Amino acid sequence: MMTPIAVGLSAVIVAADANAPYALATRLADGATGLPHGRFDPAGHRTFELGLRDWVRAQTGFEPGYVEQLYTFGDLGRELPQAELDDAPSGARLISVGYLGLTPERTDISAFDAVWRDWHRYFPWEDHRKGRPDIIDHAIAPALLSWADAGGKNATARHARIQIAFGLDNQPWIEERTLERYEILYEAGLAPEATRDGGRKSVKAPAEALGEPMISDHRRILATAIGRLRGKIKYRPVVFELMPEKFTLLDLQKVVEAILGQPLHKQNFRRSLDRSELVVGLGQFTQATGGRPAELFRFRREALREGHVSGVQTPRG
Amino acid sequence: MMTPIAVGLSAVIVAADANAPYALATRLADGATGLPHGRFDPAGHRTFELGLRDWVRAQTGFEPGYVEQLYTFGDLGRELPQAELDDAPSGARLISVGYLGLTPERTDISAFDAVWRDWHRYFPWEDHRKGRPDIIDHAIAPALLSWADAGGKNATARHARIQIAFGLDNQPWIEERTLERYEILYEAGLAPEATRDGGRKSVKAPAEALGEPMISDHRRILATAIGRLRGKIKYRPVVFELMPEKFTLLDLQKVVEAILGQPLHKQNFRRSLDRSELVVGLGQFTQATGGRPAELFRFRREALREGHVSGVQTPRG
DNA sequence: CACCTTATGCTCAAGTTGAGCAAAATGGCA
DNA sequence: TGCCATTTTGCTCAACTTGAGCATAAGGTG
Repeated sequence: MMTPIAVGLSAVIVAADANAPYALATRLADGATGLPHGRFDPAGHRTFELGLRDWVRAQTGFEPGYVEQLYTFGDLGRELPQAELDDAPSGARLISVGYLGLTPERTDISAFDAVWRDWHRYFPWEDHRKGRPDIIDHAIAPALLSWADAGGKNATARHARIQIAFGLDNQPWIEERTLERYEILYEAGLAPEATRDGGRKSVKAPAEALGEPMISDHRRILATAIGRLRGKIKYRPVVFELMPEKFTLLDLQKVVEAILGQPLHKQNFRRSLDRSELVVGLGQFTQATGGRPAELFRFRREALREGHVSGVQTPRG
Repeated sequence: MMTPIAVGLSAVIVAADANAPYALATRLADGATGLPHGRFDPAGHRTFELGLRDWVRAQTGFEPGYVEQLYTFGDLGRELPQAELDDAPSGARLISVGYLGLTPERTDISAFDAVWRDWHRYFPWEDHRKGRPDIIDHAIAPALLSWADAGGKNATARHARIQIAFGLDNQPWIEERTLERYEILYEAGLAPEATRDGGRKSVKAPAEALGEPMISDHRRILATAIGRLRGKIKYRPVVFELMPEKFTLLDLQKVVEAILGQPLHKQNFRRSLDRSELVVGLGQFTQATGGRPAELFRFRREALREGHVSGVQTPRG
C-alpha cells in the first residue's frame, strides 16, 4: 500500500509599523501559537494560493493582498507529527508549502483566535535596531560554541558556521541569514521545537534568549519568510505593500528598519529614495511628528510599469 | 472520498561551457524531451532531495552535486494530465516540486535516454550574446502584440507586460525575467504546450522562433530555473559550481555570459573579480587560447567561509 | 523668544563603474 | 627574422554612487 500524502498550506502574513514587524499568528487552546494553516484540498482548491487564502480568511478573518510562495518543506523528522493537527488520515506523509503575504495594516482580528505578534518574540536575536542584542554574545554564542566543541570532528565546521551566521569574531551580521541562524539553534538542540521533535538534549541557555517556540515547523517557516523578505526588500519595491497610502519618509524608513532589524542612515536613505523615483511628494504635510512638519509621499505604482525598478537601498546607519 | 495527491519531482540539471548553457534532458520514444523526473515516494524517500537524486541517477546515470529547491507547481489547468506519465493512481492531483542542480562537467550519459541540450533550443529568444535576436522583433513581438490587441479591456495591461518582459520600446532587457516571458507566450497561446493543454488557438508565429516544447510543464520549470540561476549568479558565488577545478578568466567570463545570455565587458569583469577575491591565480599558464597565454585560476573555496561573499559582477559589454 | 525636535538641503572625500587605450606575450606566416 | 593576428593584462579618466557629517528650515513648548 502506498503511503498517502497530505499537503499543508501555511502563511506568514506580515505587517509592520514604526515600532515593529508583525506576523499574524493563531492561538491554540494551550496558549501555543502557530501560523494560519490548513490542508490543501486537491478536489476543492484549484491552486495553492486560493486554498491558502481560504484558510487564512477562515482562521483570522483576514484577506491577504500580496502573496508569494516561499518554500516547500518535506523532510521527515524535522516536523511534528502535524498530520493530526490537520486531521489528515493518520499515517499520511505531510508536506507543507509555505507562503509569504504582506499587508499595509493590522486589520482587526479580535473576533478570531489570532494575534499580530512582533516577530522578535520568536527571534529576539534578530533585532539590531538598537545595536547588537546582548543575548547573542552572552547567552546564545556560549551555548552554541559549547555544542560546537562537543562535535568531535565536526567541531571546526560548526564553529565556522556559527561565526558566519551570528557575526561572531568580526564577521559581519547579515540580516538575510535568519533561517541559517534558526537552523543552527535547532540542530544544537537549543530550540524547544528540536527537543520536542524527539531530538537531542538541549544545552542549557536561558529560555528568554531563545525566543518563543511555535507549533510544528512554523517557526522555521517564519524564519524563511523573514530572510526572504529582508532580501527582497532590497531588489524589489515590496516595502510599499506594507505601507499605507500616504506616509512620511521617516515612516518608510522605520518600516524598513523594522523588517531588516537594522538602523539606516537617514539622509542617505532619503537621497537614494529620491534617485529611485519610487515615491512622489504630495505637497501635503503632517505635523504629527513633533518637529518640523514632514511631507507626505505616496508610492508611484506606475514605477512598476517601468521595467528597471529596484527595491530600496539600505545604507547602514 | 478524498482525491489522492501525487508529488512529482523534476530536476533542471545545468552545465555550461564557453559555447552554451546546457540542461540535462530525457528523451522519450516519440522524440519529445523532458526533464529528469519521477514520483516522490512518501514511504521510501526521507527528503525530497534524496528522492530527486534517486530519480536523476536512475534516468540519466548522473550524480548531481549542488542542488536547490526552485518552486512547487500545483495549479490545475497549467499542466498536462501528467499523472499517467508517472503512473500515479489515475484521478490523483499532481503537484510538482522543481529543483535546480549545477555541475561542472557534462558527464557521459550516452548509456541513457538522456541528452545535454543547449537550453536556447527551448528559449531561442533568451540568447543575447551576439546582440538581441531578430526573432524577438520580427516574429515574437508582432504575434504577442496582436494577441494583446485582441484583449479588449486588457489590451493596455497586456501591452505593458509585453513591453517590460521583452524589452520593447526602449525598455531594458532584463535577463532574469525568463519565466515572465515564457508565461506570456503561454498565455498568448504561442507556446505549443498551451494549445496542447486544451488552451486557446494559437496566434500564428513561425515555430522556430517559439522554441521546442517539452512534455508536461517542464519548460515552465526550466524557465524558472534559468531565471533563478541568472539572478543568483550575481549575489552568490554559484558560477563556480559550473567550472572545472582550473580555468582561465576568459573561460569564467564565457560561462557567465552563456548563463546570462548577455555579453560582458572584459576588463571590468576582470577588475571586479580581482576585487572580489573569489579566485586566485595559480601561477600556471595555458596557451590553448591562441594568443598570449592565460593564467589559470581556481575558486577560493575558503571565500565561502568569509561571510560577505557576493556573486560575480556582470558589467554589460 | 530661546530652545527642543524633526525635516530637509548641501558638501566633500572615497570608492565604484563604464569605457577605452596601450603594452606584453604568444603562434603563424611571409 | 620580422611583421601580424590574437589574446592577456595593465592603466587611465570621467561619471556616478556611497558614507558621513554639517547647516539650515519649520514646526511646537515653556
